[in-house]
Amino acid sequence: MAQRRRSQLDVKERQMNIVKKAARLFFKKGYAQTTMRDIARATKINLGNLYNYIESKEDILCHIFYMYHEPFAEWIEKEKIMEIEDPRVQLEKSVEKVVEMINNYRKEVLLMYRETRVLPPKFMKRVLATEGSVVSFFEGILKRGMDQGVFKIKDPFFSANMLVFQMSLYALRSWNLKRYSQEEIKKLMVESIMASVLP
Amino acid sequence: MAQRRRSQLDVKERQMNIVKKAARLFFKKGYAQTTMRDIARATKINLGNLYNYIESKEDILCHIFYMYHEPFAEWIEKEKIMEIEDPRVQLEKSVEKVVEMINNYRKEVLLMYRETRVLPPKFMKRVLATEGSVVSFFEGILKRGMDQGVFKIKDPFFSANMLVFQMSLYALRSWNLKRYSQEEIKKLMVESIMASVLP
Amino acid sequence: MAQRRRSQLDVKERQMNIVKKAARLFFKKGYAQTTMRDIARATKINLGNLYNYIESKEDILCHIFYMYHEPFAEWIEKEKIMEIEDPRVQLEKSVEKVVEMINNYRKEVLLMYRETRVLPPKFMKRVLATEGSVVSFFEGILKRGMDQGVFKIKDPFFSANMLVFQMSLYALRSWNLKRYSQEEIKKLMVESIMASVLP
Amino acid sequence: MAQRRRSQLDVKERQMNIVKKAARLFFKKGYAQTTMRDIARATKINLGNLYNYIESKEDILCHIFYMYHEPFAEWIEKEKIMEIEDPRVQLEKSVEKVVEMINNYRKEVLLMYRETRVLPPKFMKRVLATEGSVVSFFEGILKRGMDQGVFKIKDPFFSANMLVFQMSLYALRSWNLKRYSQEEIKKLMVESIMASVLP
DNA sequence: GATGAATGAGCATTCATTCAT
DNA sequence: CATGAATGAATGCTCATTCAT
Repeated sequence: MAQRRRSQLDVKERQMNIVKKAARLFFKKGYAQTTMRDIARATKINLGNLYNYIESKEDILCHIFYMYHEPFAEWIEKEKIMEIEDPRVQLEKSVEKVVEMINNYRKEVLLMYRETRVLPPKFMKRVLATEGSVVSFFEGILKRGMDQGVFKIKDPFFSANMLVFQMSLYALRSWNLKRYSQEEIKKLMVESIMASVLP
Repeated sequence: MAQRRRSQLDVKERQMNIVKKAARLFFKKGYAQTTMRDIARATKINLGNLYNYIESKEDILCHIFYMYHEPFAEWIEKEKIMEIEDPRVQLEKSVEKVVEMINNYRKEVLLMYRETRVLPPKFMKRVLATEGSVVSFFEGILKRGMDQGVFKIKDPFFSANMLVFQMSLYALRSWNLKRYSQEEIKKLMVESIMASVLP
Repeated sequence: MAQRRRSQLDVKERQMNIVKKAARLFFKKGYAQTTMRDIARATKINLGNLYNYIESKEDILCHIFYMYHEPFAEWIEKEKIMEIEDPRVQLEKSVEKVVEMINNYRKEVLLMYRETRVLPPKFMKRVLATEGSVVSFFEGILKRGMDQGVFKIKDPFFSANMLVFQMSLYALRSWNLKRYSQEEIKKLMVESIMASVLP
Repeated sequence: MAQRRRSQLDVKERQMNIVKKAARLFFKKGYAQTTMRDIARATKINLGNLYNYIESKEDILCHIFYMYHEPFAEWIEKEKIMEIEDPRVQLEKSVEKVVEMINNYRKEVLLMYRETRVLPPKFMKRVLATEGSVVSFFEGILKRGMDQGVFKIKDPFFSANMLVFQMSLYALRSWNLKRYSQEEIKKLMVESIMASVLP
């Protein structure tokens, strides 16, 4: 049984390894331009053997998105952000957290922007739904802030969209932001976003 | 010679036609998922004949980026924006113009985000350079505004990056913004961006 | 237009050529054991080019069955056999004709027995339906002969099945019948079948 | 030593099990479409372990044919049919027995018709030889009946071939004979065959 | 310039078989 | 004997590009 448990862990571990290495390749060369042979080479797992750990190339892409969306969706569920009274504190903490997560999952976010259309329809819908729910989450905070008069915005839905989009700045345009450290980025991002909603 | 000139015009015209039709296909299905046969079918130009007008599939992609970057670069050059005295007016007019252009070239902008990595390195550098020059253009305006005390921002380079990025919101996330007309988007975008730099 | 007509003929001709060569290979080695590369080699058509003439490997198999079933189904429709008064003459002529056809399409018949299960469901149903209609055709003759008292059989449906089956003897067991010419086979077959229904 | 004997029995038992389960799969899906993994799953024997009991996939097919041909060949050897005086009784008993056997080994007979060509040449020759000996066995009976004037046939070798072939009707065309029980089939078959040789 | 057949390298995936444990 | 991961050759099929007409 120890054997078995170890073996199962190995399987998960190797899956993770494949998915991460593949993510790096998809990020560098694009999904279509990356071949299963590339992935076999990168993971040093025999091409045929690869298929003992993943189901298909598409499956790998789904796993990548899942790896990024899972903690994201979880965070929205579990975080006690909803209990915070002051919308400004609530927003700032949320933005900080999400920016942090996006910066950590930079590659996955970029992939999401680039390759969502390759996903099987069901999975794609789930991805877009999660994305939409993030927007809704921020829309709620903005609305409450508007009602309390602490935020000055015209259209909370538009602002929420913009706000969520802004947070992926570093993921999509890091090539022009190399002069900043991740910490600096985070600080600038939070300030910039907060400034745009405060009166 | 009349013959020749007409013939050359035809060549340009057909090139344009190919590039435009291909752009639509790349946008809809992705670059890798679009075949040269698809393009031949869409343009009603025989597959073999296609190669009398373009050099390769990659070449088409370069042309698409060129088509979008050309007027962009030209606008930066030619516009008399630089002569405007008040940085606020200068910024607002620029933002309005660029948002308008991005909305018009929505598909191309999305393609750029998705498929830049397929471009040959030389071309890619040129694209990124133009992109960088747009950021610099706005950075200049922001700096002048800061010096005059009409803008309240911390880091003009970061803000310029964010600002340029924000302007592509509609191109990249139109799927979640269907409730707005293009005009509404433009208005909201300009307001939102101006609000974030004014004190 | 002459060009075009010639070209279309060529396409049909080559299709036929591919299907016939493939039939030979399927017959010799079996469907699954024959590769598209084998077929390319046998037809001297480049592997990729092959797919300009046929849709898939399965498609070839369908064409083979079609080539055999088409004249078969046509014969049942068009032949004036139905107008013959005497059931004995009617049966004898029919058996002679069908035996002849089966001997001509020996390979296709053998393939049908071997590889029907590989066909796409729709096509398979059509094949089995035609097969069933041949049995029905002979069942009708046998019934009429029974009513007139010229045939002595117990169960016309069973006899029709047996009779149709017997006719494929040469196709399925030619390896043990090499001592006979096709003409001899035909004669023996007709005699044997007629003998088994006459009183 | 007791150990060893038991162990050897187990080996034979498991071999049998593998071969029978595989036969069922080959029959249902075809030889080429059945994978060793399918067989491992069906037998609940680990894929690698399978190879401790059989040599190869082809080897399994040989065993199946052997399992069917063995009792067949044995029957011909051992049965006291040869001692029966009246060729009509001799033929009727033989036909009844063989029809019974073929109905019992329906699947194997069908497999034989479908997949003989996959067998290694040596094995295939043996299969065809046994098949031939069955024909010879019946040819002998027919000849004696002809000499005694109790059978009325033209060519005993051809008739023997036809007769043996007829007996596999149910194995090869059961899909069109579902309305009959096995017992009915046997009766109809014997009657039909006897009728075709009696004057 | 126009045509569409031809080329051949390349792709994701499968699977019988082997082998270290 | 048992396990299941590993191997690597094949397979059906695609597609950018070329070329003879």
